[in-house]
Amino acid sequence: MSTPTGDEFAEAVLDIVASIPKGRVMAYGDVAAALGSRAARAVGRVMAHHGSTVPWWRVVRASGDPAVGKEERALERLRAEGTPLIVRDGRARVDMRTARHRA
DNA sequence: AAGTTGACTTTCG
DNA sequence: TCGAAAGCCAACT
Repeated sequence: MSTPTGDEFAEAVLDIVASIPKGRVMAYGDVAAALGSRAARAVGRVMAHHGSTVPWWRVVRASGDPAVGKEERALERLRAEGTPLIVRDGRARVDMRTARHRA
């Protein structure tokens, strides 16, 4: 097959994000690692364009904080999903100790 | 073709 | 705990 449209990377990212079980989350770097790459930023870019087609709220930063500009929406979704959250310094974030999903 | 940007990560101070 | 800098990959200009 020789028609790499370039969406190959995006498709892979979306596939992995869609495979994240409910109540769990993955960091951008973890998704990239699952692809065999370190393109955490590229993953974020894909999510910004196609994120609406996948449970984007299950993808958070390595620090446990949700994506920038969508923190409120993400936390609301995560809490509704039963994702283990933790409050630190008055800031709610995902408890990566237990919520981090392994591909 | 080269430089900039981005829903990132990690290390140092 | 916070801030800044370097490293990383893909897309856009």
